[in-house]
Amino acid sequence: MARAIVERNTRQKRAIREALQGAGRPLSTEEVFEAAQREIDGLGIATVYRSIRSLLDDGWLAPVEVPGKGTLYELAGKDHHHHFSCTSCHRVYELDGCDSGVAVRLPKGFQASRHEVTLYGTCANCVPAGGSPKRAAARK
Amino acid sequence: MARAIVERNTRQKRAIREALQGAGRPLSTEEVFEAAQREIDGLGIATVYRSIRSLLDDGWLAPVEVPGKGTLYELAGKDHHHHFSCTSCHRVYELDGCDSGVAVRLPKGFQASRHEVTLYGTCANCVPAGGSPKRAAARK
DNA sequence: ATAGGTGCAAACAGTTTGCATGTAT
DNA sequence: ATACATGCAAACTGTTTGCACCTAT
Repeated sequence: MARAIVERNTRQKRAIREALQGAGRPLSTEEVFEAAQREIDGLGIATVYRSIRSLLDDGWLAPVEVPGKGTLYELAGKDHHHHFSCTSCHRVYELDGCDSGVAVRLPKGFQASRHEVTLYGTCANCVPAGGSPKRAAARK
Repeated sequence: MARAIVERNTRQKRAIREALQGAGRPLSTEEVFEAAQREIDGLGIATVYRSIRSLLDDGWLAPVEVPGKGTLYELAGKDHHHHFSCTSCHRVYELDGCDSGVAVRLPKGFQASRHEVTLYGTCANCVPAGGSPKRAAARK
């Protein structure tokens, strides 16, 4: 009888999981790499790609497709929610709640099964108290 | 006095414009290339990338970011609308109308300036009269 | 005639894969 | 001890750029 394939608990995968958990917002592969690299010296980008993939397969991570930013990743199992993409600091935040209505007329014969909503604007860090955006670290 | 830079009306750019106009839905660079190539023999992909970029600069084209499909392009100047991505044939359609409400609570200090809504499901071609999707040409 | 446009190939950037080595189990 | 995981480099894919030639003006 074949032994079950066991996923190993390695330093690098642990660091990658912690980066995602600690962020509180969806991260790009690049951001995960940078965060995990601070913990693990010599970490390779390929390991990040592979780990993210396996975490997705495990159902521990969920992909978030944000228009214009490629695929980001957040912890799986959250309630239905959408995202906010700050056009100033380029961070993506989670928003909770959603008027599950999304009143868009569908042409006859079309059936929608899910929807994706992304808001764009400036986040609280970038637009302090009514002023114009403070020149926030324009990360990359 | 410097002479104004004039954009030339070449066969290839004309074919590219016609592909976009005739489609009636947003196209990917690849789709534009395929369509235009049917008209212009020997058309190079670089020309498509360059032409799309110049049409964007001219304000003749607008980019459409559809999560999971990269950037598509549609004619500019349309009314506010959103998109439908068919998970069966992978085509993207325009939907008209939008409940400009989009009732998502924003955290304090966040300011939204625009939003993007994408619906996913099966289009009329792929789900005929209440049945299960007819195995539509699963284009790539 | 001239300057912008085109095709081709090389250059790039992001992601994946093969392989020898490392390391949880 | 064994088999999965890692790091590195090569391979790929999608997009951009340099350059000699072409062509709308």
